[in-house]
Amino acid sequence: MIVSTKGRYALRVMVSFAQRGGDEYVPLKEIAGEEEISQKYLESIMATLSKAGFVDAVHGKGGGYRLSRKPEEYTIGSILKLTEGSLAAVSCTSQGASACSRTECCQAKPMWDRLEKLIDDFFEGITLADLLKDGGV
Amino acid sequence: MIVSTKGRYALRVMVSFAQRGGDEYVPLKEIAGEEEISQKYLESIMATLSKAGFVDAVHGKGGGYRLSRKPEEYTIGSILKLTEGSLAAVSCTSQGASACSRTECCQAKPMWDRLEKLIDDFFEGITLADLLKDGGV
DNA sequence: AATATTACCCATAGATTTAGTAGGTAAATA
DNA sequence: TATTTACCTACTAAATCTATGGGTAATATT
Repeated sequence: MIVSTKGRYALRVMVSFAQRGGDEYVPLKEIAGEEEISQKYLESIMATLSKAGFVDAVHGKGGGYRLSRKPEEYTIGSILKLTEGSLAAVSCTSQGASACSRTECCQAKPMWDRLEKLIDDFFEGITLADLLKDGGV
Repeated sequence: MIVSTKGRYALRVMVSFAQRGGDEYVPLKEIAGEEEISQKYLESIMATLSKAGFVDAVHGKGGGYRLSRKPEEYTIGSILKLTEGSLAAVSCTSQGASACSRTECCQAKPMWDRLEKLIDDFFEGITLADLLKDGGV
C-alpha cells in the first residue's frame, strides 16, 4: 500500500475545500461531518497541511480553513508526499537510513528506480483541479 | 510501500536461481548464505513459491530448489503478486472487504484505478530474464 | 538400518506502522 | 467574559512486517 488513509483523507479534504470554491473559511467540524472522518484524526492532518502553507487557517468563530492557492496549483503528488512523508514504492529507493546495502550489485535497483519515477510522474501530472472534473482523471 | 521485504527477497532468490542456470537443485541454505537473508524467513517464502509451482523442490541430500520454467516465462508481476498477496497501491482498489463505501461518489477513484493499471502493466512487462541483463531494465 | 540432509509445517514474538483517542492550550470573535 | 475555532502533546489499540523456534516428513548416503 503506497497511499494510506492519511493521504487519502488529506486528498478528500482538499477536494472538499476546492469544491466549495470561495474565500470563506470552513471549520473542520463541518468537513469532518460531511466526509464522515474522525475530526480528531483530521486535526493532525490539517496541522500538516497548514504548517506547509497548503491551507490558510483562522481561529475563532467564523474561522476555519481554506485553500491558500487555486486548485490547479496543487499537484496530487505534492499533497501525498507531504502527508504520507514519501511515496516510495520500495524501501530501496527511499532516501536515508533504510537504504539497502546491496545497491551496487542489486539487479533490481534500476527497475525500482524506474517505478519510482513512473509513480512520481503520475502524481505530479494530476492537480486538484483535475479531480474536480466530472469524468474524473 | 508497495513492495515489502518479502517480495524483494522472493525476487532476489528467483534472480539467484536464474543466474545459476542449469537443472541442479540448490539447497536453500546456500542461497540464504549468499544473499545474507535469514534462512528461516526464506523458508516461508519458498513454501509460497513452491506451492504455486514457481519452483521445483526435492528433499534430502542433493535436493533443494530450482526454477520450474525459463526466466523469461516469469513476469515480475506474477512473483510479486504471489508473495505480496497483492500489488494494490491503495486499499480502495484492492478487492474485497476493505473496499471503500464511497466508491460511487469518490472523485479520486478513477485516478486510483489508473495508477493500479500503470503499476500492473509495469510489472507485467518485465520478466526475470530482463533483470539478468547487464544494464538492468 | 542408521544417519545426514534437505524441504515442509505450525506457532509465537518483537518491532514498526497505522489509525485513532484524550485532554488540554492559544487565538480570535461576539 | 464566553464561545468558537485551531493547535499541541501524549497515549493506545490494532494490524502488519519481519522474523525466530521447534519440530516432522521425505530423500539420499553410509
